[in-house]
Amino acid sequence: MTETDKTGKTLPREFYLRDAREVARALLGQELVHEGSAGVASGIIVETEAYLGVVDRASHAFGGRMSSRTAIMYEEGGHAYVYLIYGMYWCLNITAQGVGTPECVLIRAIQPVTGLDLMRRRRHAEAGKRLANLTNGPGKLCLALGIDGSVYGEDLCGNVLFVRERPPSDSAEIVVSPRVNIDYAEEAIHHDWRYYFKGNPFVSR
DNA sequence: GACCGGATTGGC
DNA sequence: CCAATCCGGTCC
Repeated sequence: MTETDKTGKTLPREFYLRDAREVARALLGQELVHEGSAGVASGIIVETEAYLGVVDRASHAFGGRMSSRTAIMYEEGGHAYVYLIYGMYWCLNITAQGVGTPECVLIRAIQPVTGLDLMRRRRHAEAGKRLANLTNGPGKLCLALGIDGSVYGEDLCGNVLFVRERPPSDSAEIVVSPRVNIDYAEEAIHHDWRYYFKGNPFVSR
């Protein structure tokens, strides 16, 4: 490893201070890590979606909506925006852009790396079950990583929840497509703001 | 204060 | 295909 090689380092603040679409793309292939009280669990990010704040009808911050839930999106990028969906699953977003620009990236799927047993226990998954089923969805990966409302607002530049830089893959091809399950979002339905690795078995659905 | 519906998942 | 399950958003 050379002095200029940042591989293995935690992604710095400036990584997140730009357009959520760029962040969503650049997060693919990086390692999401959660060091909880029960232990460490991590995985390679293989699927993301960008939410473009006030102008994006699919975003919780559309039209400048401000609440205790969306507040963290208005802070500096690189923080965890975690929310409960359907009353039972948590979703993890990483905020982007600077103060006052409420963009974020939904982490939709990861490929398990560290803490396989811990993740299986949290998901109540049998060892023989298909590994890909462990973390191939936003609700599933939060359960596996032990991410819930208590992580809301966590600084990704800290040592509890962060993203570790990995060497770029020369073979991974990125596919863009419309985002999943936003039928209510009218004109925003058709934006290709979902990103994933082509053919990767850990991508959702 | 009431009501509606969801950035999901797993079971039938 | 559809229920689970609770909270934010909206409107009264």
